[in-house]
Amino acid sequence: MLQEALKEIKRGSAEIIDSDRIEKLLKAYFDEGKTYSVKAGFDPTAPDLHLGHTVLLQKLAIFQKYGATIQFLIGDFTAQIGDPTGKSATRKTLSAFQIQENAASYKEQVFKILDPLKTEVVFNSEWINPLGASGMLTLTTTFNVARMLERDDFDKRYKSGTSISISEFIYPLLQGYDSVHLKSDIEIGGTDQKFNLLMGRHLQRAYEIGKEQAVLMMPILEGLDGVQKMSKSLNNYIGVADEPNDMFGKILSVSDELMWRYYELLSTKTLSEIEALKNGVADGTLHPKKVKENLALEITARFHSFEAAQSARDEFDKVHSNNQIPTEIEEYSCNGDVWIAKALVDCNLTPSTSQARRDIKQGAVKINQEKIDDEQLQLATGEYILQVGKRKFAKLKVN
RNA sequence: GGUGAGAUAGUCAAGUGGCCAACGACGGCGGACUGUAAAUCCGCUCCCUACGGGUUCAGAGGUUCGACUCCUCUUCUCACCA
Repeated sequence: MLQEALKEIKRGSAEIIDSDRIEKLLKAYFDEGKTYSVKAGFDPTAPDLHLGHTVLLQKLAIFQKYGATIQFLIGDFTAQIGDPTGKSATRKTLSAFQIQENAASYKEQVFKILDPLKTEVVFNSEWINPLGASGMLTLTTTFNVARMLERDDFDKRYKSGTSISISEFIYPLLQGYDSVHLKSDIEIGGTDQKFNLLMGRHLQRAYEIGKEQAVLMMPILEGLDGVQKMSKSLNNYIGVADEPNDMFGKILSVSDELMWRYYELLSTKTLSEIEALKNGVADGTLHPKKVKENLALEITARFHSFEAAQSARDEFDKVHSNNQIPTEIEEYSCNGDVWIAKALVDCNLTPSTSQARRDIKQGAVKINQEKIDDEQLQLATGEYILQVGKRKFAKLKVN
C-alpha cells in the first residue's frame, strides 16, 4: 500500500529532493492517519488554465488521495513583482485589481481537479504585508547576492548587461518565506522553479521552524507543437475551458510521440497499462489513432462529461474521416449578389480578399462541398455552405 | 553623465541610391499523401474586384528625377566608459 502510493506520487516527476521525507509522511498517514501539507504556488497573472497547469494539479490531487492538505497559494503579493524565472527582461507589474480578478477565476477552474475540502486557498499578501520593513530586512539577511547570481537566468542577464531589478532578487526570498509561514511539508512545482523551491528549504532552516520541506518537481509539458512548453502566448495550448470539440480535436492532432508524453503526464492510467498500449502499437495490434482517441476521450471527459466527449469524437469522425459538414456552423447573411472573395471575408473565413483569392487559386475553397476555381464568382440569392481548407466552415444566406 | 552601434513584415535576419512589396530561415496557411497524425513533396504568405493601383522598412522633416538605403531632429534598445 505504502509502496503503491509512493510510486504513484513519484510518477512522471522530474526530480525529488528529500524523498525520504515524503516516504515518512506517507507512512505516518497510513500508520496513524496523520495528515501533512503540500504547497503549490500559482501566479495569478494567467487565469486561463491549460493542460500544462493540470500536470501539477493532478499531482496535487494524488497527494490529496494520500492524506495531504493542499496549500493552494495564490501569489498575489509576489505577482506585483513578477517571477524572474526564465524571463530575459524585467516584468511589468500588475494592478491590484487585476490580480484579484485573476485569482477569482483561478479558483473557479482549479476545483475541477482538486478536492475543495482538502484544499486551503491562501494569498501570500496576507502574511507578507504585515512583515513590514524590519521583517523584510531580516529576510534579506538570510541570503547574499553572490548566491543569487549563481542562478542561471540571473547570471545570463547580469553578464549580458540586461537589467535586473532588486525586487527580482526579493522574489525567490518571498516565495521561500511563504513556506516558512505555511510550515509546508512538501512543495511541488515545475522544474523551472527549482531555485525558488529550494529557497523554501533554505529559509525554513534559517527561521528554525523545525522542518525542511521536501521538493517534488514536475516536468514542463510540451505544447501542441511538441517542442516548446505549453503556453497561452505561444498559442500551443489546450485550455481546460476549451469546448469539447476543440479539446478533442487538439489532442488528436498531437504527434504520436507526444501522445506518450501526454499519456504519462495527463492520463490517470497506470504506468503498466500505458506500457501495454505502447507495446500494442509497436507490434501492430493496436492502431495509434485508436490509442490517441482514448486519450482524447479521457481528457475531454475529465473537463466536460463522458457524453460530451463521445459526441466530440463522433463529430470529429463525421467532419474529418467522412468529410462531412459539422453539425453546428456559424451563420451569416447578406444582401444582393456577393462576390465570393468578399463573402469569405465577411464570414470570417479569410482575413482579406487577397487571401481569399489565393485560397481559391489553390483549390482550398468549397461551396456546398464543391471545389471552386473562379475567383470572380458571384453568389446569387440562396443558401451556401462555404468552406476554406479542412476545418473552416460557415453558412451564408444571400438575400 | 560621456562615447559608439542599432531599430526591416508574426519571429529571426539580408538588403547600404533605381534590378525592392523587399534574399533567406522559422512559423503560419493551402494542396498531395494520411490516421485532420508525424515525416515528406509542392504552392502561398501587406492591402485593394487586380496582368493594374495603393500603403510599407521605429517616428517627423529634408536632399534627390528617384530613398529601406544619404542628411537633421525625436523616441526606444544595446555595447563600452564613468
